[in-house]
Amino acid sequence: MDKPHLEARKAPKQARSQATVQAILTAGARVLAQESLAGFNTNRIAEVAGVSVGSLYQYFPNKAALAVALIDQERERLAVALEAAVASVSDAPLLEGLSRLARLAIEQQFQDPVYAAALDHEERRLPLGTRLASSESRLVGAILQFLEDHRDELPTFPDGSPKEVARDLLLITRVLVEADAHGGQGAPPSLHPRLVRALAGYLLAPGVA
Amino acid sequence: MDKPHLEARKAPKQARSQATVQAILTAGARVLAQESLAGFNTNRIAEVAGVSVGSLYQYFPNKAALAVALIDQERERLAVALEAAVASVSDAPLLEGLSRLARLAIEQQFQDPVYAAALDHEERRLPLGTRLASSESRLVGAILQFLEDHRDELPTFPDGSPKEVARDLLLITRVLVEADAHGGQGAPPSLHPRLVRALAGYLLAPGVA
DNA sequence: CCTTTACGCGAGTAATTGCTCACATACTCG
DNA sequence: CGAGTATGTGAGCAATTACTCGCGTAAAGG
Repeated sequence: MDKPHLEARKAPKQARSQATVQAILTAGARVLAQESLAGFNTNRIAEVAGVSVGSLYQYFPNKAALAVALIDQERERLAVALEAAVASVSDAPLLEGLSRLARLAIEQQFQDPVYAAALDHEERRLPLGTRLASSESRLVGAILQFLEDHRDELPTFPDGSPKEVARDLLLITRVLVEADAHGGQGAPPSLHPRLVRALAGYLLAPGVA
Repeated sequence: MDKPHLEARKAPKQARSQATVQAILTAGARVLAQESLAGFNTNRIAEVAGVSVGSLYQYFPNKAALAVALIDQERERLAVALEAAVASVSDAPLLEGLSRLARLAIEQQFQDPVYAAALDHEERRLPLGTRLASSESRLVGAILQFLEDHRDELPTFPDGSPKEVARDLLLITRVLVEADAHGGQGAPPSLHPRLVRALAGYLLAPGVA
């Protein structure tokens, strides 16, 4: 029953070592973005970061911990952006709000599709259990806030708790965007309307209550 | 520019060798179902199949080809089931049809969640390009047939071709079901209504046209 | 200074694993 | 039977890769 520690091993105290940690994280992101999971091994990452593997293992107990750190970092970025977007559309009508949130999701994913896909892939593979509950639930929380802000335009949900609904919206957004990002270069023009349709449809579904 | 061959290397001619191939496929499925991708290596699979690695490589040029064979087999099963289900609801009202298709999807995934998830995972990872277009497009085809059968209950789609719509429906079904399968043991009662809501909502979305 | 602690190094280890190859055995058919 | 072909074997090679450890160097601070 040995659980692998996913936390950082040691906190860097001097400025020098903080730079090292940062270099490692940046290198990890660079490698993932350019070679996806193919080049994602600790030796390579250390090389790209310009440090030795030993240094890497001084701050990350294992490879998984580094992956988790990258995932956390990215989820953080996303959560901040989403929370801001939700706040900015709190007074807009529901449909316009959804449209803008959809736009945001598409932009985020297409900004670096390979990196985003690789992180998603790792996230599924890792023994995260409740680990990323924090970052994921922050995203869910933002969506819940959005639903709250537009409660007057929404029917009550007979099936599924609000939390389930919020999670469903996130999942739907992720697949649809990721599927289109996987193939071509840019986002096809039909993506945004299809996504809005999926989200709005789920929320406003007629005759299914 | 070396492309890895994913096709079978050699067709078994005698009954004996056909049994070997079958044993390998079965073993692959068993291993994936029980240990997920952790135990999915050719040595282990050969051992479970009761044959030598050499025999395995006589019929599969590489590990990826074996994975593709398993994926194809499973997609085939799914396509057959889906086509039958679509045919059986061709005269039912749209909502009831969707409800039954959703039920089918849930049953299929929960029949062996680990196996299904592992295959999905591999499918994303492999350099499939147009490879699984055949099995995937057969699923898309079945959905298109369903849409055709219920055209009178559907609005026209301004955004996205019917093929895109069909693919979206498949993707949405996959994530929602898989997300709930990943965690607990059985399907939560809220899954089916949520899934129907998502699908029906997408198809009938009001005010987004 | 000099001791102590933090930081960094990178060759090397151990484990895993995809895959080959030289050889053995079974089957087919004239 | 016997020659040719199909099938089966499994030790072991080669490559990859997560991770350690003994030993340096830089900073801290007394």
